[in-house]
Parts: sequence; C-alpha cells; structure tokens
Amino acid sequence: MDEHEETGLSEAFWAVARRLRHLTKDALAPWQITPSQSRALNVLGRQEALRLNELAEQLRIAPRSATEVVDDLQARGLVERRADPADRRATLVALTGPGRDTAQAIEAARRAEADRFFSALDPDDRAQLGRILHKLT
Amino acid sequence: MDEHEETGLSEAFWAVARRLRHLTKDALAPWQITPSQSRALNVLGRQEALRLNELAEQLRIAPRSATEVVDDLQARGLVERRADPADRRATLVALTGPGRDTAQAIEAARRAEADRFFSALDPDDRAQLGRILHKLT
DNA sequence: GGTGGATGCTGAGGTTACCTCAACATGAGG
DNA sequence: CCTCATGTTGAGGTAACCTCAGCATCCACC
Repeated sequence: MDEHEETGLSEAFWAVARRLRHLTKDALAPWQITPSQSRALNVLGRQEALRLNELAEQLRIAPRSATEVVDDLQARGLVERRADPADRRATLVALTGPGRDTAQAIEAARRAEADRFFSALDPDDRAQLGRILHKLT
Repeated sequence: MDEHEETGLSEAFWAVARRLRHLTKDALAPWQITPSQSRALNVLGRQEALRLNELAEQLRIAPRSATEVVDDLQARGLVERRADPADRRATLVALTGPGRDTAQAIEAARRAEADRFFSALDPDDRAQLGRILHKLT
C-alpha cells in the first residue's frame, strides 16, 4: 500500500512540475525571454553587480554558460558588462535601466502565474506544502 | 505574508525538483542510460508492443524524436522493431529479453532512490504531499 | 479497381541549454 | 620576476528535442 504511494510521489511530483513549467513558460512568452535568461535576470535583480563567476555559481551553471546567457541579455540591452575595478580579469554584470524594469515585470508575471497555479489549494494546504518542500531541500 | 509564501512555493518546488532530478540521474548512471531512454523503457515495460507513434504520444514527444530514442535503445539491444502485421507502414517497438530485465532493474533502482529521497518525510507528511500534489494535477 | 488524400516512419538539418578544454590576460606569493 | 592560480571566452561537443519533406502504404470514394 505504501510503496504504491511512494512511486506515486515522484510521478505526481513530475506531473506537477511539468504543468508548472509550461505555465511559467507561457508567462514568459510576452517578453520573448527564455527560462534560463529569466533566472539570470532574477538573480541580477537582487544585487547591484555580480562577477560572471558569481552569477554562474548562483545559477548553478558553468561559467562558460553564464557568458552565453549574459551575451544574449546584453544583445537585448537588458544587462551591461563593466570592468571590475578590483580585478582587471573580471567582468561585472549588472542590469541596465530597462533591464531592471523588465526583470520586475517578469517577476510580477511569474508570481501571478504561480499564485494562480497554487490557488487551487486552500491556505492550509499551501502552508503544508511549503513546510514539506522545505524539509526536502 | 502570503505572497512571500507563494513565490516561495514555486521556488521551493524547483529546488526540490532539481535535487530529485540529480538523484535519479545518478541512479541511472550504472546503466549508462539517459533519462529519456529510461522513460521509454518504462513505458514499453507496461505493454506488449507499441507503434512508434503511440510511444511518442505516451512520452509526449514528437514521433521523429521517438525514432531517435528507439534507435539508441535498439543499438544497445534493449528493444527491437517488428513489422506491424496490421499496417505495413507502421513499426512495432517491443522490449527484448535483456531489455525487459534492464527495464525492471532500472525501475527498481529509480524507486529505491525515490524512496530514499522521500523517506526524509514521516509517513504523515508523505500522505499529505501525495494528496496535495494530486490536487495540483 | 484505380486514384487522391491521409497516415506512419525517417533523413536532413535546426535549436536550446548546457558542457569541456585550452588560450589568454591578469593577479599574488615566494 | 617568475611561477602558479584565477576569470573570461573561443572552439567545438552533446542531449533532447523540434520542423519539414520524402517515401511507402492505407483507405474511401467514384
């Protein structure tokens, strides 16, 4: 009886993950921004300027891959590269003005989408879910 | 207070998803099987023989992509292609003997990994989680 | 009992989001 | 000042998808 529940857990989990992923992808569509770019905007929105290095670390991707994400965002004018005054090897990445606006708009849309998704649950279940997910991290 | 909880929900959700994904990837490593191949084996393990078509549908990928997955599994001797007696355009895909063994072994490993992961929760929380995830599907 | 349109598979070639490896510039300690 | 470590990026690779076109076959209708 229990083993049925436990395999069910990971399956149910992935089913929910898939739905949530599609929803957030749709929420991002108006900006023509990919999920990985939006994650980068989100991280950059929380701090003044980051070394490419640190950005990669916070996104949990290789530094080389962060270069690519930043290239794309820079081409769209959403971020800029600056010299790091403390280390001439390093590049600092920061949101531009439009980048900051876009990051906020996207975060709001993403949040609205998530709210809508999780509003299928009553407040009690939401609290339970939050608590349980936290235990699993 | 609540909006903090709700953005937290999707973030917590993805954090857990990432951990679970890495764990199952590790669980698959001994067989040198990619996740998408393992999903295919899993689907094929449940039925006698499937048209490539139907396999694609159950995996929710394009038929052309199913061709590729089947190519790989066939190269490893885990599945075979047969003519469909009912329609000469179609190809049936079925597990070979070794394929069936491998599929079972992998499923067992995957299940063990998931059990280990979710055993961080007490039975009550597991039940709650299952119930809540089910609501979200 | 043809024949025109639908269906099933796959070759060719593209995309996304990653990766590693090596080159090059710079930094820091002996 | 010389060696070694570190930060970024060019080159090139991979997995898992995709679309589009081509070819074989099937089916319904005239």
